[in-house]
Amino acid sequence: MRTYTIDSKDKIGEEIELKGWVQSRRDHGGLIFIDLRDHTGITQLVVQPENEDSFSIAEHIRDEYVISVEGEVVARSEELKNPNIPTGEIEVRVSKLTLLNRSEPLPIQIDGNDTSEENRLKYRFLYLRRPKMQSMLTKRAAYYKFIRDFMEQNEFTEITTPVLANSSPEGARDFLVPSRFHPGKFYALPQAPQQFKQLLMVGGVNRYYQIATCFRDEDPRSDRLYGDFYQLDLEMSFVDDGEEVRQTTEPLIKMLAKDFAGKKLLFEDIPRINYQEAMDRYGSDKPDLRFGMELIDLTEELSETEFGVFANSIKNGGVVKAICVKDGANLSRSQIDKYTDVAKSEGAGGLAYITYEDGQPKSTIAKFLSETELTIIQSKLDAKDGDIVFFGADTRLVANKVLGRLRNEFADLKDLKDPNVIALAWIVDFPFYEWDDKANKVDFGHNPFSMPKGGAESLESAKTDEGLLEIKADQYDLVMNGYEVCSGAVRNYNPEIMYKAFDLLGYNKDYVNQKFGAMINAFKYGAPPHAGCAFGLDRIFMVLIGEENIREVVAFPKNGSGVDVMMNSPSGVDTQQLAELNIKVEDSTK
RNA sequence: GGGCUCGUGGUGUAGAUGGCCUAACAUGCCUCCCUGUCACGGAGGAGAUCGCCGGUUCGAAUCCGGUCGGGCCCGCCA
Repeated sequence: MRTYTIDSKDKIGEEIELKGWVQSRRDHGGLIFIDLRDHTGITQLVVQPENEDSFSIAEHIRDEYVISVEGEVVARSEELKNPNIPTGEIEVRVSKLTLLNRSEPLPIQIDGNDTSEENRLKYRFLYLRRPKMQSMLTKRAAYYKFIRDFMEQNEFTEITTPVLANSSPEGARDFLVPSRFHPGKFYALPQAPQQFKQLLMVGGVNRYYQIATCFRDEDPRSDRLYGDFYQLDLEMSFVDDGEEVRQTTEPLIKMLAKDFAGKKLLFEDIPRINYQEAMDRYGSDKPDLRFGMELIDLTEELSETEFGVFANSIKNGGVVKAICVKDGANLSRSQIDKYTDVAKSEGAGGLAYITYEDGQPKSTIAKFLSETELTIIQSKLDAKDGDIVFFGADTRLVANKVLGRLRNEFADLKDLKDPNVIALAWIVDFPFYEWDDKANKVDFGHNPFSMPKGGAESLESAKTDEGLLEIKADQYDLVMNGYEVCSGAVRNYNPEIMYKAFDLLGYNKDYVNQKFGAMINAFKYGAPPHAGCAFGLDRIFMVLIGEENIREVVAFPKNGSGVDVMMNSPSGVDTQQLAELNIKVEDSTK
């Protein structure tokens, strides 16, 4: 007999039972209306004074009380219909009203003013009552089902891997779990099931997947959760080319964008962009391709320039690059100052620009540039009246970074990011090694498990640091509207190449054996070639439903300091517990 | 670890050039009235020493220093 509000439209004349929360009560003295909310929506209840028992209860009901009602679904007459809610054509004439539970006045509003994120987290159980959050939770369940269906259809086998695992030497900080059996030793919660899934390949599993909880103890961002988050982790055996992984998985992501989220794909055929090209054209390895505004290299054209800032940069082996912001000439002085600060925060010395008005370039730097140079700048950037061109003159790395960041800022300013469009791109050919500025040496670019392109030969033929930096990894990221949503690689399954890759950085066999013993050991016994990737499920879901804060797509997230302000974790523990674990802390109350 | 920014009744905001602030508005809350509202309406009422500590001043929500907490970003992280 129990019904949900949305269904009740079709039940005119029927006796139904509804249970839910009181969204609001409108007491007209001799007639009381109650908006009842459940997980499906709102229904108006009418309580009449003739029904004395129910009426006296209704008189004392307050917002967010939990009630149960029985009554008849009646059609509202024309002038009483409410077009603003789905159930506005009916109401329920209450025959029996039961109070199930009371509620104190709420610290946050369900249907009204938004509140600080602190309160949204502290009173998460109330925030979740909001229709937006209810919808988020059910959509998320449908999202998981969609993904599982796809994976099963593509003959992937779901296998769970341990949560109590080993500390991994590369990557993020681990969460450690002390061992009671082995004093002084620790498990670590996995940052990803990376090693386990590779061992599954050695174990003869053909295609593995898992919706895996991953743990990382790193500072969060608005697109990065603290602590635990979810990945669609997968791996395929007998695959030695990343293209096979990309082609197997991209139908899923396209279907999620189109069929699940109802968005438009900017490219039906997902482009492959190599890493260096992405950096040069967009100043980012995760470019948002919903808009153009590409970085234009003017180094060659300005090689003879008299303008000191540009000339210096070029002389020192750097570049001069620029972006053109359409209709940006009307930027105010203070806006430009703001963007100059942004540029400086990315390492730029300043931010030169030229505006175009009445067919003329206008700029404080124009007098340093020759007529020819001004002409070629305007034509290469395709700058028209009303546009503004910003310059980055620095090392290639810094100029790309600065202009890449500005490209994003200006796209926000000019509203160029269409929320109904999904732009996907695979970024490929990441460098196998990268220059580590701090350590002043070459180090692994990403994880050391990737296969260098060209295998052992490419490692052996590289004689210098420069040579090493030329080596590409068969590694790939999927980028979605400027967010990195997937990362994968063809794995290095050959112990000799693994040792060699570490050897070139000065790590000996013992080091590798110690850090990756289980994997290296397993690889000795007939490891098949394999490749895979992992999709960041929270982040993809966030983009698909149009959220910009990843905490809004998770039921119980932690705050920016890694604290669960609702449950009050992390928290101190009994000295008894600590003693069992052989742990001493200086002051557990701190 | 660093930069920026915010902190005012339960909630959301205003007040920021120091005095008119005995802190305003909306919403929520309490009491009463009201038989067609749906952001119901009407009358009345309670509720904040302006995050905390210190300083400047005749006088501080407002200025200064510190501190605590939140958010965004960099570092970090895939």
